[in-house]
Amino acid sequence: MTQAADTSMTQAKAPRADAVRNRKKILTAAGKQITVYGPDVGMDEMAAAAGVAVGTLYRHFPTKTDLVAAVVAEYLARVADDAEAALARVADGEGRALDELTAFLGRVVEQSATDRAVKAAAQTLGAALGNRADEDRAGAAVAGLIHAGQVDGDIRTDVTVNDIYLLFSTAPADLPPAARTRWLALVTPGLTAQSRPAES
Amino acid sequence: MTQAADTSMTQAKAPRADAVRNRKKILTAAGKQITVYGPDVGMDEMAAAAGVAVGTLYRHFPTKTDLVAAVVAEYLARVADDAEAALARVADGEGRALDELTAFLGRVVEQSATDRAVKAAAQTLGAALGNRADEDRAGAAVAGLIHAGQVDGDIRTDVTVNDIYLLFSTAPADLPPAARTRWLALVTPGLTAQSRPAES
DNA sequence: ATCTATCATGAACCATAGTTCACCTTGATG
DNA sequence: CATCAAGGTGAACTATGGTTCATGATAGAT
Repeated sequence: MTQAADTSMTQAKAPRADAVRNRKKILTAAGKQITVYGPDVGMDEMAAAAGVAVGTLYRHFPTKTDLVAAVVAEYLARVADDAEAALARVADGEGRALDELTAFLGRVVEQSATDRAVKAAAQTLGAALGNRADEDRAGAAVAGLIHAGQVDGDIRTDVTVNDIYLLFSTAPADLPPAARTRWLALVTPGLTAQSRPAES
Repeated sequence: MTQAADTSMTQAKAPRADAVRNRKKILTAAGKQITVYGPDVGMDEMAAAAGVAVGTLYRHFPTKTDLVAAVVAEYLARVADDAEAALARVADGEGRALDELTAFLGRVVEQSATDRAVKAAAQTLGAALGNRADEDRAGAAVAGLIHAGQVDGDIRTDVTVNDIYLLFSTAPADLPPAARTRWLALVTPGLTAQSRPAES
């Protein structure tokens, strides 16, 4: 009753030092494993990679789904940061919105190639992500980029954030770099503003 | 030694009538199951749907992979037919190449939505498809469409069959119809011939 | 230094899903 | 219609992989 350290009544005691350390190790290792072998890697694999026993994984994450979700969450956070940075650059007049958006898309495609699995995992998990905050951050930033591009007259006026999501979700993750570059080249024209070819 | 019915020495006797019937039932049912639930449906499920026992599946297909491959093969054959029909139409002057190609893409996207799983399965299976013939047929037909469209001046001159494959392989299968339509609208501009927007 | 709640360990457990096989059924042949 | 090999059946086997839990170790407080 004389404990003074907790922020609220429902707060647990402070976690032990090595627990924190392990949690981090697990998250990193799991991320790496998932990146390379896909979200179907066994818990044993990930545990081994992290240098701990399976039981430890379960101490930190009640279920495999939760672990993967945590990894995805980290990934999402990075993406959100990236998007916000791009938007900030545009706001500072350091880059044209369309270019930034394209570059951003490129980076994501790049990454989701590396993190092929994170993508698959994200789809598998679907709604069960828990922290929708980062998703919203990313969405808002992209919306900002789109709007700026439309003001510039570079981006089609009917393009929305959902379109970007749509494209995202179909980005080729497991194809060689050349293919991904080509894909981006094929897809971007759909975003840019220009007159349609003469009808019939 | 007095058997006369076989075409070659390594030919097996003729299959029994009900065997043929069952094979067809299995293929149909498996197709339907996979279409609805994805390639992860259990063998039991598919067997039940076909109205036979698991063992029967294994009599016809040595392994689950083979069964799924057979389903995929059927799907591929349909796609090939479709592509060739489209090409024929263009050759007869009944349709413009770009339009036919777009419509074809639309149909495939439409189907691979229905057959969401077939797609997933195809990727999972990768090379182990066995009958590459249909793949070639489809490829040739699409190549024909592309070329015709380029002659018309409707399709970008640098577009190749591989680009179509690339787009295909990223088609959104599990999204609602509206999203798929939108996707097609976003993607097609990348194929059409028109001047790029002014640089900087 | 001692003590204990937190944490880590990993062999064992269990559920799922592909696969097998000993035993029946049945279509075709004479 | 008698025969029998091809075909069908489904309970049982097996491999895989997520999950648990009794036991041992350790950080941190006294």
